[in-house]
Amino acid sequence: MANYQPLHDWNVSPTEAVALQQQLRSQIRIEPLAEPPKTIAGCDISFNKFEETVYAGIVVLRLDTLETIEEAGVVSTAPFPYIPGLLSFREIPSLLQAWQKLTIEPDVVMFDGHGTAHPRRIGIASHAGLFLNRPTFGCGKSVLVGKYDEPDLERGSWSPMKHYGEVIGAALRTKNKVNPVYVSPGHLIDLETAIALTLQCNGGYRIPEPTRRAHNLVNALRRGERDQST
DNA sequence: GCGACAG
DNA sequence: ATCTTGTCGC
Repeated sequence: MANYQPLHDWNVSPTEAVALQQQLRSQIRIEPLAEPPKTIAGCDISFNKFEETVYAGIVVLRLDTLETIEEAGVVSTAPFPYIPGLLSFREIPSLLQAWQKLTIEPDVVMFDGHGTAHPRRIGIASHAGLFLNRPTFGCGKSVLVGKYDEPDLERGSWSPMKHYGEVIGAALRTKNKVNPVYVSPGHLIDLETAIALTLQCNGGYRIPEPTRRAHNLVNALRRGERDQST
């Protein structure tokens, strides 16, 4: 069972959530990877509109072949509503439950959302990185904060996202002539490495494989097409 | 005060 | 995020 550090309670109000982010942000470390990763995990949650039940899942793949080597899913309940800037308080609790079911401890974890590309520099990828105490980064489909110049249309090109003069992430083209994805470091990794890993997880789609497979997993779970054991 | 606003 | 069919473009 993969474990994590329970740094704080998740049963908080929006105001307390912001205070926690302000308190935790100083612990985030943006730096090169300590070790070359061999495995990477993708995370996602799904739910039915107007319902409180959430389906969370994590898929672990080998970085060299992109082969799926483990999956874990859980059916839980969201303790927090979706509020821009506070996504982690809605998604991380159930993702931690799925994390506990893993037998493999992924070397790096990709999140569907942002890391430092956040108003307080602590998006879901950074926040989860502190709990998991391992490299994490975000790869979102849209912007929360920050401005950027449109990168060239070919796969691999990117341009920095800036917020109040700081580079907080990158708009990265993962496929020719399709909208970019937004990559930002979460914890224990740097932007350049997060970009390289995103490109390495290419499966021919705009969305990188870890996130894409996690998305498929949780949707299948929600539709009752599979159990949550595997 | 007004508009923006990850999933 | 979710609700949903067809349709425009490479």
